[in-house]
Amino acid sequence: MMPEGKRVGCELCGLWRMCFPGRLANASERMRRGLRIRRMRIPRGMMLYRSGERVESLYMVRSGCIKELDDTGGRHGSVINFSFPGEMLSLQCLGVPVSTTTGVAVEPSFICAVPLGAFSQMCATSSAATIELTRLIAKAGAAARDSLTLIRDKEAHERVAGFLLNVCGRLQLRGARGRELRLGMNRDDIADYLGLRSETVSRCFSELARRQLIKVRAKRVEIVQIAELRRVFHGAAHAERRPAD
Amino acid sequence: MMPEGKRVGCELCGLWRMCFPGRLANASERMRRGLRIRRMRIPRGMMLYRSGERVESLYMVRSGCIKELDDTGGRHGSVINFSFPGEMLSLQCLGVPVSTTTGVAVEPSFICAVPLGAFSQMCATSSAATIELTRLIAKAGAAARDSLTLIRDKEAHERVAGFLLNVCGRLQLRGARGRELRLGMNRDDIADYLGLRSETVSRCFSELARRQLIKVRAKRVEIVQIAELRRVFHGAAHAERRPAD
DNA sequence: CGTTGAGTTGATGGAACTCAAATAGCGTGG
DNA sequence: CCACGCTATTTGAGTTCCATCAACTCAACG
Repeated sequence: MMPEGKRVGCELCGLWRMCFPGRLANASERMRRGLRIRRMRIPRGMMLYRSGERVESLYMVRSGCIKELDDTGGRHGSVINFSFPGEMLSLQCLGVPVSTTTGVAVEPSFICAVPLGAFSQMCATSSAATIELTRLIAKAGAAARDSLTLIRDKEAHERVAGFLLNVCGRLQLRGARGRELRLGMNRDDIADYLGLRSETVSRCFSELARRQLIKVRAKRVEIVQIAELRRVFHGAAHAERRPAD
Repeated sequence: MMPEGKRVGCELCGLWRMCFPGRLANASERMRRGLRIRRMRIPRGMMLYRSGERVESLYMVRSGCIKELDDTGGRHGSVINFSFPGEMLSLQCLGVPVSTTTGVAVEPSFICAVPLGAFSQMCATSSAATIELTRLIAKAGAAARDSLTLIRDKEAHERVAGFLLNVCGRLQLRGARGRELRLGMNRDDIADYLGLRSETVSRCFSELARRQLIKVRAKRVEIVQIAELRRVFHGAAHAERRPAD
């Protein structure tokens, strides 16, 4: 299986506007500062970075999908987050010497790696970089809060609906065309992330499909009635069918 | 009801070493920079700041307890975090113009408020301040991850045990003497935070007390066998009593 | 065509929620 | 100081939701 995206230069990359260094300086300026961005191909299952190891780079996903694992977990879940194209990983590593999470590709992916040293140097000289960084960290914090409330306060159907809406929204931020999602991860990873079991995720998918809100074909999920899906997410009863609203 | 702490100057404050500005500059230097710290008395139930409003200050708890509420919640939980003496709130507000959470005192509290403007000015001139800030934000991120896994991957008994251990650890970081916790918040707030119902929290307390791991008297909880409590937290079976191990 | 692994579906039990009642704290006022 | 009333907390009984275990389907692949 090949990843969706192709290896292109940053200037041609559809993520250009989203790409962190791209917002700060153009290619020639980056060169001048010695900010060498590495592009890497990550096969499925490969670790991008490991918990306990020193993190020497910030990573950005160009294509594919990376899952962030928490290694403290015992019997249950360990997936903290999924990162989709245009999103960053390992932001939390800025404050601590070693990573507390592990990054693993759930499908073949292409990654940009920015050396942390050159990066923080850039932040030291450019206040714009610092501001941008702060903004990104704040956004990551807000996302973490969202996933906390999604998992803590919602029941299984709502979590699955929320997950689909979340992924859909994030992909559309990067100009994904339609309502059809390619979920790179398998059911176990989704269940892990949502604090459920894969059987439950599967049942929720089937139920939503039965109600015609989505169409499911393996890893491809099409959102048919996004408004109704949002109602499920916000706690509408399971089989509620009102005559006219 | 009066809060535990007394209003003292920062220099006499037991939190001096923990207090963020305290780590950066002494009192006279703060004055020179115009970094005027306000001290406020917050009665129980009062909002320190509101979701949707512009945040003009960073807050630190000197005594009492502040809960951070998420207003998006529907029927269920909204408590994102509790802040105990020596801890900061509203860190996430640095990147965004308006707060997305509401801070409410769960008991009468004393607060230090640092004006955000002067604060960021200080960060702009002092790289030590920026580093310290980054460290604090990273710590907040780690704490958020911990509470996510606590709530998602553990069952009720383990969550309650983890909560007690977490609070105990945080209070002891600030030199709390014994194993006796004064929980300022009520059972509903704890349940809300842990993604449970107050009845379940109560049952877990009772069960842990029955097993002699803790003693419960209303809002006072004494940790009797912290090692055993840690085992519960890490997933030891409920009534597991091994003959010899 | 058999194998393999992911995904789906069914049956059952357990953990936590819900509703309801009893009890304990705590402040107030006699 | 004690009785009172209010609220927070605890306890009990029944129900629901999801996990668990197991069987089955389906597609990919040699």
